Amino acid sequence: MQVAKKYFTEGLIQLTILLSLIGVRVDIDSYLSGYYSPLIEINLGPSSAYTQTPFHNLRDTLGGYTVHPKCPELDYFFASRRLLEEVRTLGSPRFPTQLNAWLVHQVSPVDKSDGGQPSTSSSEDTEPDPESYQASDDRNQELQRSSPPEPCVSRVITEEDEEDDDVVKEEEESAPVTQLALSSTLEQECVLDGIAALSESPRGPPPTTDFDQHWSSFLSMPVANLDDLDSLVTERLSDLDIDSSSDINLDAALLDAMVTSGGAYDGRQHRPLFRQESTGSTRSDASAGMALGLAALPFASVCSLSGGTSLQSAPGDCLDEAVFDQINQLGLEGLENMDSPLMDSLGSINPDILEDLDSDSGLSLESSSGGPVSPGSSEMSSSSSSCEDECGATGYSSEVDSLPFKGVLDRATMWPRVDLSERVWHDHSYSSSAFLNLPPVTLPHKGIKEEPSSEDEGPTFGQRELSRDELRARAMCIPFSVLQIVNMPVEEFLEIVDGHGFSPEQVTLLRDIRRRGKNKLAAQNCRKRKLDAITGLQEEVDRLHAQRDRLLREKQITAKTMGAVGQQIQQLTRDVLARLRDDSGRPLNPDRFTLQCGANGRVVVQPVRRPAVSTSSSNKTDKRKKGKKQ
DNA sequence: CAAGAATGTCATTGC
DNA sequence: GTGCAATGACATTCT
Repeated sequence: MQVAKKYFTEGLIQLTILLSLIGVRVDIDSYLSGYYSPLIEINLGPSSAYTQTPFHNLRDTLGGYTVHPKCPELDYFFASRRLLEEVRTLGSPRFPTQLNAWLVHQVSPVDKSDGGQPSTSSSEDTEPDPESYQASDDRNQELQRSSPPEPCVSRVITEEDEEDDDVVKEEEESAPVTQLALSSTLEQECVLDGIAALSESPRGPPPTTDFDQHWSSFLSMPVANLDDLDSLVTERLSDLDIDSSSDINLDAALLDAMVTSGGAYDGRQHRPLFRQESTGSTRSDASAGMALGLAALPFASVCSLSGGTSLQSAPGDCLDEAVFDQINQLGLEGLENMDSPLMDSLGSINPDILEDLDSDSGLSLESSSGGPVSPGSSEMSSSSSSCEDECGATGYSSEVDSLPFKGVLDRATMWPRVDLSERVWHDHSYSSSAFLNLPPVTLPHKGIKEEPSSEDEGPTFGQRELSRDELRARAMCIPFSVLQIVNMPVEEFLEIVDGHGFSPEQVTLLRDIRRRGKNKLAAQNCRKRKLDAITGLQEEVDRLHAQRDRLLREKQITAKTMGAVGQQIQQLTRDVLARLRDDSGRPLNPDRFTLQCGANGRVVVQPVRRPAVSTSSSNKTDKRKKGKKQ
């Protein structure tokens, strides 16, 4: 077993490092701690979304106990297996994201001395869960017996600040653009220099063979067609032995390609692609497809990674499936324990209380979390002691305490699935990290819950409040938590609603709780998407502004280049014509003649064709006259 | 106490 | 027809 544990631990570390390298957040601790998070922020990127974890999939926890306390190695195995599944569900990595890698290591025997203490290195931000101390002595003993020599889970947080990430991204992104823009500019200036050098040579001494060579190259350009000059300049300059290692258009085209395709080097361009994956939205983004090529690369690497490592987990599929089926069966046993006295107690509910519950208290539901929704911690509360804790020490409102609920508390303790202890605070933040600040399972101190360690740890468990739906559920004696009601699959929900003798009021409440809970998550996702869209659009605006400025600068440089080349051509043309003689032996007038280069390379002196504006107008008038005549 | 942000809830729509 | 995600609109609470 020790070998197996070492194998899985090292495998997890390697996998974590690999995933960290490609920017995937790995939170092993949340898995190893045996909790489940009903609200998982599956991606930390801009389009990350909250998802619900169906409680029937919560496999290795039940009622606060690890499923296989006598085989803790399976925890590691399940953690790695679920981690791989999460990687698969990610689909593709998100690069502009915060990177939190939670590494697991086995504590050396030296650390064993404090093995009994809460050994999370991040204990400063984890407040002790009083309910975790509620575990009975038997349970502690069992855990201690079953646990390997104190495999402590410590967190090694590798945080890569998003700003730093952005800075790096900006550098990577801006560097090629700047370089190219610079090279483009410099090379065009180089062209200008070459032209200037050329312009000096004809004015100098009488024509030489070198001059003729250059001139023949220039003559191949149609003078009248300066629009195509920019495409011909560099080509001809190479013939003129001018140093033009790379031409203007190539750079410009390359720049344009990089700008328009964007995703080739811009990490942000991956986002639309990923957003489509994560949210399923049909948002169309022109750059997404172009970014797909490179986006597929890390994606493929992830796939290959997960695919390769998943082979290791394959042999355990049958095992954990069997265990999970057993868990699912256990989960429904709570309903079997509902008996008629409980149902009879429903009649004793004070209607005033229910009426009060209808007023909007604004209390957040279980997913609100500075106060983590810590369903895991609620699951942690042992079924044998949950009632006293929930109704007494955890500080429920007097309103709830006054409920006739206490009459059925003893009955309630028989329900493993009754979960009424979700942490509900007014934080309204949904940081997934809140779920991680959970105390380790094996905490030896039992009585610590009466003494909150310090006030600066935030709201204590005695100060927590219940959401309206939670209060309603308690008032109606519904043996399910809001989390369970919301997260259970519809088939199971319908089965519970239809087949467990709930009153119509209870059924209505169950449906309302489920609807509200799902809609609340949907609203959170919707708002997050909206903010992401706004952020993405703002970034695109900034990018387009930068692109426009750069293109304007290039345009100015290009115009300057074309003007210089055109002047040079005119000068050369005048020089050539000055050397030619007409039939009478006089120099050709440059204003009346021009040089044309044919396709075969022959240079022909042609009379200048004056703009035939009047001619064309006269043609039109002639046609009109002809038309009238006809 | 007012303003704005954050969040919850309802109604509606489309899949 | 039902379930559900998405979203606008409004209410409530918090800062």
